[in-house]
Amino acid sequence: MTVNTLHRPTHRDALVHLEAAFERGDMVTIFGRCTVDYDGRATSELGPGDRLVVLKPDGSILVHTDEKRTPVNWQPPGCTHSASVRDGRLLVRSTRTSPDERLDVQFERVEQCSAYAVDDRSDLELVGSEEDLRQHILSDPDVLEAGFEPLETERQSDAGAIDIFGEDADGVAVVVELKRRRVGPSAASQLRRYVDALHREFGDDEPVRGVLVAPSVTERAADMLDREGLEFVALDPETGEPPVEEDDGESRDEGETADDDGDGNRDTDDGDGNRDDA
Amino acid sequence: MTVNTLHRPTHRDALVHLEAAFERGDMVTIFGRCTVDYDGRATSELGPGDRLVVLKPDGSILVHTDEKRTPVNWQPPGCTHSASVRDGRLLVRSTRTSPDERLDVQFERVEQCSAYAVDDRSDLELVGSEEDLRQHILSDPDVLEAGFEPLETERQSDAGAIDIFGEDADGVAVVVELKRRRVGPSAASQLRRYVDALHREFGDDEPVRGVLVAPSVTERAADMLDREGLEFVALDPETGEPPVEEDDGESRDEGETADDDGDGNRDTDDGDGNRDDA
DNA sequence: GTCTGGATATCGCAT
DNA sequence: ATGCGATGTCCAGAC
Repeated sequence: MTVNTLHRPTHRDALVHLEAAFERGDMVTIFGRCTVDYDGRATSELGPGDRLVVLKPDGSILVHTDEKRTPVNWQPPGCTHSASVRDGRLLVRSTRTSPDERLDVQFERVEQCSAYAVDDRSDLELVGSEEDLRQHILSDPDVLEAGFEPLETERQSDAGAIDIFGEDADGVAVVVELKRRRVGPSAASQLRRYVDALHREFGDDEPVRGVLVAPSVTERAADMLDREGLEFVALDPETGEPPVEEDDGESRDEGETADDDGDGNRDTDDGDGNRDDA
Repeated sequence: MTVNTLHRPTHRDALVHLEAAFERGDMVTIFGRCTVDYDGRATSELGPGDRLVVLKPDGSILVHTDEKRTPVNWQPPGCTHSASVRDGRLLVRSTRTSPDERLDVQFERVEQCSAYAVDDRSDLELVGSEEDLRQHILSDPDVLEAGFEPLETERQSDAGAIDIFGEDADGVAVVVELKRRRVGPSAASQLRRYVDALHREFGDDEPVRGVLVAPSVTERAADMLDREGLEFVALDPETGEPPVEEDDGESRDEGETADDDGDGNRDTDDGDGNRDDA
């Protein structure tokens, strides 16, 4: 873990520094006044301003302003870094093919340029993903519904892989689609695609249930599930249990008969909006 | 555009430096050996390793290893940064409410700590978005289909906003869904939701066409469009014209020989799969 | 390579 | 605030 830093270097000095860092496989940051040009899947231009540029030895590059989590420009891993001096400017270029893309950062002034030797062997351990939710259901299928029996995960269908395929207490086929967050219409559509695929596979005589599992559901999605004859079960991905309700107060006894009362499940929510297609 | 940098500072010196930088509204980078704990929408732990931490004055924080474009840990804008020294470690903490989240970065050693005064007034100009594709179609509706007449953009329906609503040469209602990239099954589902919504709105007697516009389409999505009676039109978001074809092999006679260089087509598209629900 | 779908997605806009 | 959808999404896994 060493750092090699130049302050207000000449472009030539920065260039030498950069090329040595690329050679060593260091991670690099450059801070200075620059413009940015991107051409690839789309095309963008960014006028002069102060930005922090990060170059990683895996070929990724990030251009960060002082706002937002998302870089204003970037390239993903696999690109080739290069640097040069032209017309009194330091040009840092990142290119790749397939797709053909080019990112140019032109510095009129470099305030600081650092090269970092990185040693990092630790892997991130993360809890609370959709995969965790799946494990909860597989280890205790009754949380989904009494008598539910998982038969296969990632079961292939014409419409793609089904998260959990199983059958209910009556032996009816059940498609289970899992989401770690509050779900919107797109999740309902996704479930519908899978149920449709199994109908095509099994024939229309065979009943197929579709169950969407998530901590909560938006009203529009709940309406759609109703119309399409699909079901919703509220489970928290971290605990594998029904989320803590807040208001509601009508925790009736249970029984969960056919629920048609209209509303069904509350909104609870995890405090975040829902994602969607795309 | 000034930079203030400490090399191998004591935790106490780093702390003073950080607090002054927060006060000034500077952007900050810290490089050193650290562990990271996150608890919020999910929960994660990251063991010791060398990382580059970026703190922005808008409240976002990024923890970058030497790989990937995506930070290994982060918080979005709106969080509150704080720093302290405990048990011989420098703790950098980012918290927010709604959702309740906390990110702790504990440095056992700080190799470098820099504060940047950023001046950036330029805005990114980007070409090739879905919005550009829409403008192409609105300014020349015939590229979609001869006689097509756009009537409304962002038209509201029970299922959400329809990109372009219009009618064809026969006066039949047309729902147009735009995508800047190659489309998969989720885009077909999205279009279907909108068409269904208009059927509910107009009644089943009224015909409603659904047209998906994108540079290309996957086979599974094309099959689904077929089954659902939906249509596809290939247009490039940058040019607003049909994408250059490559192979398809059966370039019959048709003219457009022109540049025959031979190859002709690769697969169009930008080399990435499609996005999807979720 | 393409296809498919998850993500602590982030972000912007409308409600 | 929540809902909803775009993104140069990125990314992993499957084929």
